[in-house]
Amino acid sequence: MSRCSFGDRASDRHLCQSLVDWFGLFARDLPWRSGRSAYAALVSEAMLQQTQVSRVVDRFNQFMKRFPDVESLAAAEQMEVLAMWQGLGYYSRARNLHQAARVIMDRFEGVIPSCPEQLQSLPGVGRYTAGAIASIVFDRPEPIVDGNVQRVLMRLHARRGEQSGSANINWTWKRAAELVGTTDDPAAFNEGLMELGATVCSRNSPSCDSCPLADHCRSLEAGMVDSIPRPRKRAARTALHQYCVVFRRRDKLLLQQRAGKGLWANMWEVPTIESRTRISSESIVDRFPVPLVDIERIDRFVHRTTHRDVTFHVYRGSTRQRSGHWHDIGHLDEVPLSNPQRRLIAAVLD
DNA sequence: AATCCGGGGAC
DNA sequence: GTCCCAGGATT
Repeated sequence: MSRCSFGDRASDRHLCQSLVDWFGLFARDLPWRSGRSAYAALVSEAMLQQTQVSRVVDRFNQFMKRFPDVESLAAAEQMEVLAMWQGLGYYSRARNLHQAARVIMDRFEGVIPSCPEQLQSLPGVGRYTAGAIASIVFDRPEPIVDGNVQRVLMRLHARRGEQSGSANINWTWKRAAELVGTTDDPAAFNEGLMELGATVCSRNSPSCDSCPLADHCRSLEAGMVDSIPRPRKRAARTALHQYCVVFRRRDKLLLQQRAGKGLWANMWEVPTIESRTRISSESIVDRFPVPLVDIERIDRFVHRTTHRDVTFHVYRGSTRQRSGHWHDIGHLDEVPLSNPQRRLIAAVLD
């Protein structure tokens, strides 16, 4: 197994030190890096899952202002937590983070644990996030592997294949563990590895001229940087149609909450029926959950997610129904709505 | 091992 | 159009 592609220990120590030194000089000034509380790390790591740093910075600051500690988050209503997450996507992260705060209060006396096993017992905290908190906050020599680390180490050792292949994933965890075990500063090493991937060893046009690890890089040596890792092929998207009717009564809109599983779970929406295929306007009226007096088509657009093309068919409607959750138009920010829901509501109200 | 879960930025 | 992003849970 251990081939010559694994550097010897002296070489590894040099590599780690080069990276730690580089990180000390070039680390970006990010909000969750000041203070270094375990709570800030937990929140930022949850937000950063599959999400780029630039999209998170403002949202992290807002979230921390509203929920400054584990206790305040644990005490919050789910609706408000989801509303703070609105637009970030992958809303199970918010539900899991909220639940994690309650577990920390109930089972860990309000103190975020430092050992990876206990961290991983928290909902939404997997191998990566547990390792990140353990190493970055508590200085433990725990490895972490995210998309950046995977790409950097594969390039460093000229590993062929896709990032997502299990052989490469296992190999990368092993190599990351080996490296973090040789450094004196696991926190700076792990963050440096991710930082390098995000800013220098980027997916498309890496800046090898300014890379602190260029002397160690097998794929640079072999001229293979651009072909590692190989792009993965993705499954085709499936179609989904949503027929959405905006009911307005004075300054209120009728809203409903989505199911607890699946797309946009537990998020809110205007009354909607879903179908895998297009359906006629007659069957819309027949199947609609709210008794319709009449409807008028306003808009239609396609919202694309990773796995679906969702066509939103947008109507304005009227009803005599008084029951249900009629929400103030001026306070829609307090309601967790997906981005396409905000878009269609705006299209009808404007 | 494969699939699902959002949304947007970069190309 | 494509790919990817400080991944995790579920099947």
